[in-house]
Amino acid sequence: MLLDIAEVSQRSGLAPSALRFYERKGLITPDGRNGLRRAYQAETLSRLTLITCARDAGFTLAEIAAFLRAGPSDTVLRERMAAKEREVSERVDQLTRLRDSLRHAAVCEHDPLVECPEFKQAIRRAR
Amino acid sequence: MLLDIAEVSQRSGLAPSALRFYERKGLITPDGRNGLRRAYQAETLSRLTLITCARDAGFTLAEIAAFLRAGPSDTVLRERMAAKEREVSERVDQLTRLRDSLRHAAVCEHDPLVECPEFKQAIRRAR
DNA sequence: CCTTGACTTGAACCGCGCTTCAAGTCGCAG
DNA sequence: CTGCGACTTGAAGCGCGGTTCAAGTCAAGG
Repeated sequence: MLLDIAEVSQRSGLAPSALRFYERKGLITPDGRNGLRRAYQAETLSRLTLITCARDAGFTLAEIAAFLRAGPSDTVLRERMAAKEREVSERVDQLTRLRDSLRHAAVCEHDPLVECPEFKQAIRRAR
Repeated sequence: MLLDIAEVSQRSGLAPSALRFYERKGLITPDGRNGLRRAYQAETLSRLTLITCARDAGFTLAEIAAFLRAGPSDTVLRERMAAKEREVSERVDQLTRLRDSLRHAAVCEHDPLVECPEFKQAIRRAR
């Protein structure tokens, strides 16, 4: 039971052009063809979920492709995951501090906001 | 006491080309010129700190320019800050979930990792 | 005066992640 | 057989955030 590109597009929320683009980048492969038309395995959908998730996480498509190509027992893969985990952690901390600055900014009374000492300090912390 | 572009570049960590680029985008303005050379107020440095911080936070340069142009008592500004705060919060949550997935991935024993049920589930949660 | 070297400009180029377009090829309905 | 419409391709284009380049200008020092 293979899916055509329109169906994969609809279910994954990715444009057909994006799917072809991902194929060029080595992220996905159609299982076969009906004439010229790509036919995808259902499994491709979960692969795409993984891809969009990783992409949203700030992985580049090239990084994701490398992950997906990585063989089993790949210690390099694990190491890269761990490295990315550290990166993401740092980003979370940074964004959390920034969120706090914004939260304060939205309610503070200083006028120009840029002069608010709390805001200024928050910005410095958020760096 | 005005600073020239090399000094601002060095202290801000931004390339001169980036400073000129920001000028074209309306983010900064030199206070004057020495001949052709830009002369910046010291204040520009804190403005740049604010800019890089906001940029790191995921604001586009266009958004930042709009913020900086916003007048005092600007309720629109506050509203945009609040909106961005919500955006950033969401992103923090999402990245936090992702970080947890990666954290697990780095230590889990499944081989291909993609088959790990915990990982799969974490991905679904992270969406 | 002439060189040196840091600046100036506008325009071109880059990588990323796609989208859009023109031109061509299918399968199916009538 | 003849459309029609949904797919195919490669190439070009786009928005973002810059960098790089060639050509020009200027101030200071020898």
